[in-house]
Parts: sequence; structure tokens; C-alpha cells
Amino acid sequence: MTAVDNSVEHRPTLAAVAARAGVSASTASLAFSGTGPVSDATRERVLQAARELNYAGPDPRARSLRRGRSGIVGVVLEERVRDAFRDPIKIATLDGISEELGSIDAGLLVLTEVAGEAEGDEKNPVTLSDAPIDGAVLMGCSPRFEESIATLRARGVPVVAIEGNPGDDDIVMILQDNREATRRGAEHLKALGHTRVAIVALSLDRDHRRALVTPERIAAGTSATTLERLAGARDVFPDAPAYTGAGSYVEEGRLAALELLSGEASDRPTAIIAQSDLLAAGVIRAAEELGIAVPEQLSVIGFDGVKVDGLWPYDLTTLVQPAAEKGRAAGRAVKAMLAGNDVASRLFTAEFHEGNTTAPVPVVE
Amino acid sequence: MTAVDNSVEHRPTLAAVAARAGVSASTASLAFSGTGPVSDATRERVLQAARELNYAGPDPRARSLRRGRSGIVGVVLEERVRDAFRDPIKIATLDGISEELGSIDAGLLVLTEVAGEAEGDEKNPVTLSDAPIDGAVLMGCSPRFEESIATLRARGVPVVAIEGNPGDDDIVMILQDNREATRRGAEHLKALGHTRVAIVALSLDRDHRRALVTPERIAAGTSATTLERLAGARDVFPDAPAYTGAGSYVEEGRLAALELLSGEASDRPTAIIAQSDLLAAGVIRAAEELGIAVPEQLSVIGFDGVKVDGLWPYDLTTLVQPAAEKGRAAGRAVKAMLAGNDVASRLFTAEFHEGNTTAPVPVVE
DNA sequence: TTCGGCGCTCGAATCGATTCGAGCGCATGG
DNA sequence: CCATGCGCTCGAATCGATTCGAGCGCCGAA
Repeated sequence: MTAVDNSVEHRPTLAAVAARAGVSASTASLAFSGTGPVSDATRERVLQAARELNYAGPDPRARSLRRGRSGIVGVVLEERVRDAFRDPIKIATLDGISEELGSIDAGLLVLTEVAGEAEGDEKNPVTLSDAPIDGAVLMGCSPRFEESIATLRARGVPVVAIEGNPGDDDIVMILQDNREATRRGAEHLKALGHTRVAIVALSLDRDHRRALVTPERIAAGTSATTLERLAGARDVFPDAPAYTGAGSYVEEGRLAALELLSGEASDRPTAIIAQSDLLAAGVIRAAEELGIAVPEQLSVIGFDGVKVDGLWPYDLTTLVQPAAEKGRAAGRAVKAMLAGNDVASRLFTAEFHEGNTTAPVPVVE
Repeated sequence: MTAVDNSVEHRPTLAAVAARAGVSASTASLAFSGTGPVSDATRERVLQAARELNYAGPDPRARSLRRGRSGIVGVVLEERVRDAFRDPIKIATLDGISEELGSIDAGLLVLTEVAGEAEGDEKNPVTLSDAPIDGAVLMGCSPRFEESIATLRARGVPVVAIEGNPGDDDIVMILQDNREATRRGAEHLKALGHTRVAIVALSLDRDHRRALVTPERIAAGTSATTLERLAGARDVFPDAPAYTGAGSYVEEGRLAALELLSGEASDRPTAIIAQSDLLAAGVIRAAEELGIAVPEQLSVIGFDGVKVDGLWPYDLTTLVQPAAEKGRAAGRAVKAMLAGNDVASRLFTAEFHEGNTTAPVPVVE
């Protein structure tokens, strides 16, 4: 029905409202924005006229052109929405961002990375280079972000990167002590007497392969987070075998653990370092399935400190990262940059939480 | 530091690029947009000039004013980000929307419901009335959306509501056969001989209370989804007691089930209808904990058809709703309305999936 | 009576790009 | 040699609101 379209075309403008109220457009504008001195009588007259014309307030497009601000901050994900939002850490971070940004006038625009994918001539979604954003937060930033960063910089859009490669550029970063924290967890295991330790790792790159980690794969790895946590574990257990899951999911942890625990009991690992709590939960499930008692026969340690829904009665030993706080920090950083202030990168520290999934190495043999 | 601000001010404009390339602004515009006839030589000259000036392309704000479109679609949540994104169904739906919208030039702006909260004079985030959106999708729409809908309508923004109250208005809706589907599940239980059935329900309103459902609470309930599913279950088991969880989480299901299963074995329910798969997973955990075998001593049925990560080895009997498809339908609806077409509401049907968590009523007694 | 000051309103410029019809130059056909 | 057509480029209007300095009317003080 084109009638709809027509009614759409004829939406009233501020000028029309002003005319009806018998004032100038400038005055009407002031009446709406609340800024500047307008007599109550006039304001009321304008609002009344607006009501009569069914005028819903100033057009945000025009407003943002004139003001030079759209009030929108982009959040750039490197995966499709579904994958990104299955990660509780990302969600917590996002929540932190939105919480902080809520205090100024800003909405959150979800963007996926500027896609160079072979999409043919299919236009791609609003891209970084095309979105009316005042600032941007890059989440889980990989080398492929380089281009995006260049674009944003050229546009003069303030950028904050969460978990990028430190020193990449002079970009403001929100970092996590992945290596040190993992090392601390590993040392906990070492103190408990463990020597045969295996690692269940996150993806090394965008391929999301389930496979043993080899030096070649490490060299080709692009995920800073995975690499750092891996390095941290191997700082303590240099020869620990590692197996990558195809994502941070319970099921992936289970599959990886089944692989790693398949050997003879005698040379089976006595502890597993998982790079996320979801993976750790999967490791525990696999152990249950194989009749291996946690923590008596197998210690498990995670990373993240999300409470995995349904893991009860286990209280996972893990490294708690302040995900929401990181999000808030990112939000604050964007805010500050928008206000024209200089902002420094920030390093966050994970806190070791000792639950009931780690125990001294079994004395058997 | 105002120096930053200054550099920001001096960003080049299309006009500057045009001047440098020795062409008019209109030509430069054409060169960028790719529309219209521009000689290759000219286009190259313009692009070259742009490169030299470090011009990153047309300002999206100005563009959207002129074009009358921002290329952004708002997704309106009624909760804070963290809560909404913990629900796998919402995420799947969101993914569907973004997938469909990706095919046109549209980004997703996450908005939380137009907050009338007592925030004092704190400005609130970009609101529905203030966001540069071309269309909007209301998710999990409650009566409080009325106001938002009115605002959007006044602005002439096409709106699609997912799971609203049918017939609310003449709004385009994406609906689910909640009542009928639940009834089908209940009938399955009835056919297996169950008569003592209990219900673990989602929240009835925004209070998110853990409590038994009473007629009064039903009368005051605002969540259409919860009410419909409840009605469907009681179509078959009119006297089934129901207990609400404080959200769709495994842990809430567990708590609710502990409550419902606390009685003597003799008058304990032999089946539980959970209003979501996460709740159902919690019910199963509670049963394990109480030493009640599923499905031998307790049948459990869910709703949603999300594969609950880590529920293995159970294969939940449930009603599979096409969440992603609903999202895609919403996306398509917005697209169509943007194109000026008429769009009809759509009702989706859940499919019954028989897993291994339901069985005939135990013959004991 | 006149002037300074105050409070409100108005004009006009501006934000940066898009769009469309007009115009111009060149080549080809009659 | 002139008319017609074609391909490209340009001007000017437009999108809708915001902003800021100027202006106007009125009141109290000198």
C-alpha cells in the first residue's frame, strides 16, 4: 500500500510546527531542546502545535548533522552475532559498555568486522566506514582489525580495543594479564604436585579447528588471547600438550578432554588447564563420563570466572577476569575521548579463585 | 586537551576533495557513490585527491539527512543487555534479524526500552524517540511497549513486534503458537499416563519472583509468553501447580524443581512441564540431586529447542521453536516495510521433539 | 525624559552531502 | 557544413535542524 509511503513523506518538520505556533524555527528548536531562554507561554504554544500536527520531535538525522554527533557508539565484533553472543564474557563486557554509555546519550550499534569476504557485489551491511558513530569499541580484536582501525582513524573516530595485541598502534586498549594469570593457575597446580598437565585451548585463529597444537600452528596463530594463555601455561609446564576446541563451548571442552584423556591411566594427565570456564565445564563432563573423579583423579582449572549455569555442585577453580569492569572501562574511555581528553590503555588483572576442582596429585602409581 | 578537538574539526569535506581534484562537489559525490556516469579518469582523480587529503568517504550523518535513511534498524529490548543476551532464544532471534538485515545496508542498534524509570534528571540513552533508525524490532514485547510504539508510529518508523499480544494494534507481529504447542507437549505426557504434573514457569511480570502461581498473579501477569504457555499446559492439566523462576536459567529451574519435588514420593509430580529448555535442564539437575531418575521416575519436557550446552547425555523432549527463522522473518518484514510494501503478521509453529526425558508414568504405587 | 539593561525572539548562516535538470563539447550522420 | 545525439560535468536547490549574534520591547533608574 503506497498510502503508507505517502503519509511517511508528509511528516511535519520543525518549520511547520513553528509556523503553526506563530514563532520562528529557531524559537521552536529552542523550545524542544530546552536550551536557551524561551518563555513558558511560547514553549507551551510550540508543544501544543507539535501535538496538533502529530510532530514527534526533531529529526535525529538532521540534528546529528548539525551537532556533529550521532550519539551512537559502534561495537565491532569479529564474528557473526550468534557466535559472539554465546560467549558469556563478551556479553558481560558488552553489558559493561552499555551501562557506562547509558550515562551519556549513546546507543550501541552492533557491527561485524568490515567484511572483505567474497560476497560478490552484494552490498555489505553498514560498515565501519559508513556508520554514523561517534566512537567505536573493538572486541576481541584480531590482526584483521588493522584495516578497520585505519578507517576509523581517518574518520577521526575514537577507538578503544579490548584484548588486542598490546603495542599494536597507539590505540587505547583494555588488556588482560592473560599470560601471568594463567601462569599463576599453573603454578597452583605445580604446588599441588602435578607434573602431567594438559591444556584445552581456545581457537588459535579463525579456522576453529579441533586439533593438537603444534609449533607451526602457534606460529600461524592470530588470537592473542589464546596465545598468551598458552604461553602462560607453558611457562610452568613447557611440554604440556594442548588441544584446541572449535570455540568456547562446554561441548568443545568435552570433546577435547576425551581426546586428551584417552590414554592409559598411567600416563594420563592429572590436571587440565582449560582456557575458559565453559571449556573447563566440558572437561569435567568428559571426566564424569570416563569415570574419572574430579578433583581426586583429575584437577581442572578454568579461566573467566563466569558462573557456568548448571555446573553445580562443582565450584570451578579458575581465574576470574573482571569482564563487566573491562566493558565499563572501555565505555568510560570512549566517553573521555569524546570529551576530548587523553586516555591511557589499561591492564586488568585476573584474580585466582580456588574452588573444589583442584586437589593434590593422586598418590597412586 | 583541545588540540585533539581541533584536529577533529579540520576533517576534510567532500567539497575540499572536489576542489583539489578540480571538479565540482556533485561530481565528486558521484565518484564516491558509484551512481551516475563519471569518467574513469575523473573518478580516479577524485579518489586520488581523497587519498591525499586523507578523506575517508562521505560523512554518514550528512548522507543520511539527505537520503532520508540512516541504514540502521533498532532492536528494542525490555531488559538490560546482560539479561537479554543470556537467553539463547533471544540471541538466535537476533542473529536471524541481523542475518536478514545484512543483505540490505543496515546495522543493528541495540536499545533498551524507553525508560521512564526514576532516573531523575539524568539524561537517558538514545531513546526510541531520538535514535536515527529506519525501522524497529521490538523483542519480547510487553504492555509497557505501548508508549514506545506510539512514539515510533508518530515518527513514521516501521515497527515489527516479536511475541507481543496479538491484536494489540495493527502492528506487524511475529507470533509463536505458545499455547497450542505447550498443549501438545502436555498431551504427550497425558498419553504416557501422567496425571500428577507440575509446571516450572518463566516470569509472569517484571518482578521476576520465585513463587507459586496463584490466580491473582495470573490476573496481574504481563508476560504474554508465560501466560500462553501456562494456559496451554492447564488446558490438559487444569490443576497443575506452577512455580515461577526468576528468569530463564538452569539454576532457576533447579530451584523451582526442588520446591515442587519436595513432597512425599507418593504425591510428588511424575512429570514437569518447563517453559524453557534452560529451566528444564535445571529440573533435571534437581532430580539428579534428589536421586530421582529421569525419565524413569520423572518425565521432563521443555520449550525452545535450544541445545542446552552441557546437558549431555540427556536429549530433552521439547517444543522446538524456529527462533532464528522468526528473527529472519522480522528482518524481512522490516525490509519489506522499508520498501513500502504491506506486510502481514506471521504465526510460527513449534515442532514437538521427543527426546529421552519423557517416559510412561511409573507403575509403582 | 532618556538611557542602560534584561529577557525573549528572530534571521541567517551552517552542518556535509545528494540529486536532477541544464549545459557543454565532441563526434557522427545527413 | 549543420543538426542531432550522447556522455560527462556542473549549479543550485534541498534535506531538517541548530546556533549565535542582532534586535526589539519594556522597565527601572538617573
